[in-house]
Amino acid sequence: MRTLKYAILGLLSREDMTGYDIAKIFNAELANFWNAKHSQIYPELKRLTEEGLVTFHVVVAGDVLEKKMYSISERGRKELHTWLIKDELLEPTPKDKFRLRAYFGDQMDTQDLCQLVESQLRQRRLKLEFLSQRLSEYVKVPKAGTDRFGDYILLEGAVMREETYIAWLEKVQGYLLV
Amino acid sequence: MRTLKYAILGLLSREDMTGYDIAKIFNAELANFWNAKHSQIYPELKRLTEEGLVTFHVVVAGDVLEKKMYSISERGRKELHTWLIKDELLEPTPKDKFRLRAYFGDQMDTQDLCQLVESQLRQRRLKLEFLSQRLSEYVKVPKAGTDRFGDYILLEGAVMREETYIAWLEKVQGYLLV
DNA sequence: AGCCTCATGTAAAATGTTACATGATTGA
DNA sequence: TCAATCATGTAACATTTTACATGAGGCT
Repeated sequence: MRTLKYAILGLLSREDMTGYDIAKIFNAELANFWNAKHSQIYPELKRLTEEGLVTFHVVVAGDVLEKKMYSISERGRKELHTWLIKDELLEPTPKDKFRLRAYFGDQMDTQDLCQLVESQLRQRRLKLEFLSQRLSEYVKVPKAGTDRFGDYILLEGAVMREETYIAWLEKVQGYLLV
Repeated sequence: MRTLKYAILGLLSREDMTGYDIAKIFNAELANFWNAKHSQIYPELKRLTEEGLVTFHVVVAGDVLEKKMYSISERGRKELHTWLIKDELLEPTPKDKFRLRAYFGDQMDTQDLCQLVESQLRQRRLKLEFLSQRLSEYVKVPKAGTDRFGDYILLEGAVMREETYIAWLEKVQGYLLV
């Protein structure tokens, strides 16, 4: 499957960057639907280079520090495209530890469960606030076919998802309080 | 973290069952928030037995076929409870291949992206129909503190999540059609 | 007889996380 | 000078998936 491969190729299709840059993006915008640690990214970049899907040239920053600036190759762009348009069956629903806990809620006191729900709500409301803030920075929906459009719809999706998770938690809270 | 361990202990806290039964549940109810293949479940059951958290006795079905019927031990129940009430920080957002593809949508023709969205919609509407059907079988919300309550709220959460995913896809579709 | 489901396992490979390791650059 | 960030990598471990392997039971 090698999805990380395509995630990296996709980022490099937008602009040249270093492994460090890629790692940063995985912990920022992309964090809403993909992520990877640098310990996974550097070996993958090496492999992509060997496969001729990306190239790099060394840039010297300051006096000594060498960075590898990666670019996607024509072949890389082609492989990315092939993957992008490939229609796939729905993935299994992702795992969710909190839902798992909630499922076994009858094994704890209602009070304990209430506290867990309360804690989730606090955390998720913060996250939603942050995402909403970012979304509100767009004055209008970017034109389809631009990379800004991708940014926008994914952010919108993340906001909607978070709102729904919160709505569900509130509903559960309601059942517990009665 | 060994979440699989607690998923299994949780199931066994409800009733005794075999590894095969556990695997079936991971592909049914639990599939909305957890899953595992039998190749992961059998070794984990072995380990839990060694750790004294579960026990089993052999049941003979038919003439020869031996099944291992597992039960949770007192210690297992205690460990499960400790894990259940442990409050944790939000996990990183789960990965989503379709969202990743959509994020790089500017690398394909709008038509291709439209088709992917259309395909997702078809699949997710089917899934939602199935989940809604199951939810509608509950005439009322089960009482908190029962295992039926866990079943119910998780199913409700799954329906809400699916509805939101579909609403997002329709929104994206709307942007693309303009 | 043949097919599907029940039932249990192991092996190998892929993927992902945590820890180890090192050193430069930038700004306060 | 000190701390945070930039920058790149490897090693060990944990988790997960896919494939291999076997055989019984139930039904038509």
